[in-house]
Amino acid sequence: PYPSAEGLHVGNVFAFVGSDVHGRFRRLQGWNVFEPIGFDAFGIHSENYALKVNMHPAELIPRNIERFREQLRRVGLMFDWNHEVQTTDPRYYKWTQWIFLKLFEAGLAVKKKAPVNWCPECKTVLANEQVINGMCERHPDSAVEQRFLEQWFFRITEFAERLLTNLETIDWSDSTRLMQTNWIGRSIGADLIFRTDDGTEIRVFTTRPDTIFGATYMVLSPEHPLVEPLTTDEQREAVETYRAKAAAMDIVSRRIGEKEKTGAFTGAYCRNPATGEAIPIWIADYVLMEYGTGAIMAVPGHDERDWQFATTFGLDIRPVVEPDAAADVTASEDPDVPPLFTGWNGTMINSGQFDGLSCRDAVTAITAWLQERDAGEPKTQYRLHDWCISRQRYWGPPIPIIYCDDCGTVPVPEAELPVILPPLDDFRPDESGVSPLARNEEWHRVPCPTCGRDARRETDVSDTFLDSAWYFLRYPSTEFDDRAFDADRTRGWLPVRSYIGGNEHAVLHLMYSRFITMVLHDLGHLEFEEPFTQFRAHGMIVKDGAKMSKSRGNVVIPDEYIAKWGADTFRMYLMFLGPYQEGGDFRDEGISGIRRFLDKVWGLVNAATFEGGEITAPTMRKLHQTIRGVADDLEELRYNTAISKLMEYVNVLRGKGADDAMVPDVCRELLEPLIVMLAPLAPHFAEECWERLHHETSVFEASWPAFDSSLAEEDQIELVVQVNGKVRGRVSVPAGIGEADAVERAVQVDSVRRFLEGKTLRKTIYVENRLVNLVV
RNA sequence: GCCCGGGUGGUGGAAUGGGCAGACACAAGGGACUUAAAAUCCCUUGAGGCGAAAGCCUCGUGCGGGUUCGACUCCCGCCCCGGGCACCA
Repeated sequence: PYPSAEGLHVGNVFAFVGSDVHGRFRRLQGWNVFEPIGFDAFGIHSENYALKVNMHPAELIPRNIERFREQLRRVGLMFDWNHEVQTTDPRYYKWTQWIFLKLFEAGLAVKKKAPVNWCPECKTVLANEQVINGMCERHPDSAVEQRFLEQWFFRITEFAERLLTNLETIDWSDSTRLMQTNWIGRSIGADLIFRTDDGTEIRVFTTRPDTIFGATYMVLSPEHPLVEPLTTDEQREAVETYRAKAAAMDIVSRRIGEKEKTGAFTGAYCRNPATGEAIPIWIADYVLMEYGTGAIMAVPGHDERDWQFATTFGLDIRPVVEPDAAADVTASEDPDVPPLFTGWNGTMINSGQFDGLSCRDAVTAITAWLQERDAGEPKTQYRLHDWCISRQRYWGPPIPIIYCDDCGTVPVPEAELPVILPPLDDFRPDESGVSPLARNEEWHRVPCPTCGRDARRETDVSDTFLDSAWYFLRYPSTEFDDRAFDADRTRGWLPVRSYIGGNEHAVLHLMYSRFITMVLHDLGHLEFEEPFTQFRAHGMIVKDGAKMSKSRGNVVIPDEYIAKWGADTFRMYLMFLGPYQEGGDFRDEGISGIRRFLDKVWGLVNAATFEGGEITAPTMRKLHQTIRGVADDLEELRYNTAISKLMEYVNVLRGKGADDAMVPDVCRELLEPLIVMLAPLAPHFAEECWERLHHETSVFEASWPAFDSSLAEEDQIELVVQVNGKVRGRVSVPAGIGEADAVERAVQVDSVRRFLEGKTLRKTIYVENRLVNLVV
């Protein structure tokens, strides 16, 4: 966790407890479980808070961490505190910097001038993943601006295809995989080349090469490098005006504002490679420089945006696909404007020799035809962008790079790591876009590691997400200072067998971690390339239907509940609220039910008999059904139903709702399995009960109760008897009875016979051990 | 706009390779214990109707259709809530 000043809230506890229950359950099943913990306190959040309270983050954070430790201990989590990690510790961030160097050596960390997201509140750049609706994720009222800055990027896009296809090989929640799939955003299509008469080539990316005969104009992004040379003198003024307007516009209004189409004609033309026609070249801000080639072929008959643009500016619209179903077509209010069809189910028209082909077939045929004529090739495009890791802030690990006028960009030698973040009294960021570290001259100026002449350090620090993109690799190896992670330890404990987290990390932490792991694998440092074999997304705990947040004032603090009800009651209650993987609304109405349940168990334990005690078959059956059901549920993180099964079992032991065959006999043999099954959920309580049952070692030294299927199976089944699908009676029969016998018994049931009188039995349906349906 | 997830009693939620809807809890009501209250224990509790009673019938899983002997579950068309993406060519 990030150790915030507010401490843990209920959502954090919910997440940790769910993970802890699973870990404890696996331990009882005989697994060797390592449940580590650490604190990731670098980053803008800590720094901004420190600025607000006018303290140094280095003083603030130990206090916050101490409070977190205290809270986590109170919850009773099975953490191995001997392997605690702090990303702000130079012993840790030395290796964060080492990972940067590895990427740099591999050519995967590159510095480039690029349009970046600049948050005027944070006064630093943000990764694309940190921009929400054009706003900073930390400052929902602060529109992100576009700035052109020299930044360090990790070339995650090189791994797009692997990050995508590997998703099929790992056992992750579908929701998380889907979010990653969408974020990577693979589009299959073609790069096509359009040429002007004087030989300038303009490349476009399209997913619909089949529609090229309908490309009646072209659009370049306003920032496209060819805009300048292509623009004619007559159009120059209009183009410059438009470009200036687009550049001044903040990202919000450009990206998510009104979708009204604007643009300017460059005066230039290029040839459609399929038809040979000259088509006009426009610029418009609906074409983004960051995606594809920054230029598109516009097919207004079959693309909504092109259609709107063509309609606005009176450009030709030429249909080249005849839709199979008229219903998929959008008509214009203007009868002279041809309708829009963007679907795939259609037949090619107005497309020369390709007329009559289906769209899908035409994609292949036309791409191949254009490729022969040197006018394009198949291409797969991704929406994923390179990961910008530079932050112009103070509170992060310095990027281990030195700039020398003679030697250029020089990595800090490994032996000199870590590059310690120097103390700085005034670490407030300013408008300049330069990190506050530049103000520390003594630190900033260093001799070049290669030639020894005066040189300067990189003053940017790295994104906090780099800290957390490898922390799981560090946990087993915390005592080694001469290596990031020890080979033997890593082989023994990694990849992570079970990772439980929130979907807010789906495209941030979880994507970055996979990327870093892949890189370290490729460079020979790791034997595996996926960090988390199994990932499960837990749900979110909300309050009164809304996300908990300080501004809403609906944050629930766990401490008071733990003080009032005890950690175990609170743990169990959180797990009982609803399906763990869906989350739910936090209310405290039901918590007394958990407390009552534990009190009942306590009563049973204290009344336990240690000698003799006859166990009836139905009670034994309930026990074994519970053992199987609870194990299945805990394995799948269905904590709410696991608890309800334990409650049912306790109700049986207490004789509640029991028939005569289930005489409660609270002997030790019936209680011990219960206590073991309860232990993952209520560890302190189970420990105490275990001792009362005359055990001298921890309940966690015990093992999960053995399940015996022969004891769990019913020998007598109650069959439901339906007439025409309505329940009309039930009959007790031996388990596994055949259809003929079952029907014979069913028709004799009094309550059923009434519905059969005077009717002919037309058909019977038999579902073994469940029901008979008589159709009359 | 596109892609996911969801909509079940007064409440949280069970039950989906189609097969007894409402498990388990909470809340509420009634009763026992108590001088009293708390705690605890027992009973009732989806809606409507028939019956003196045991009991029986009808309706009921967001809305409207459909498939089926049988639909919370599958199909088609909508509505609402939550999340993700968002001019991605």
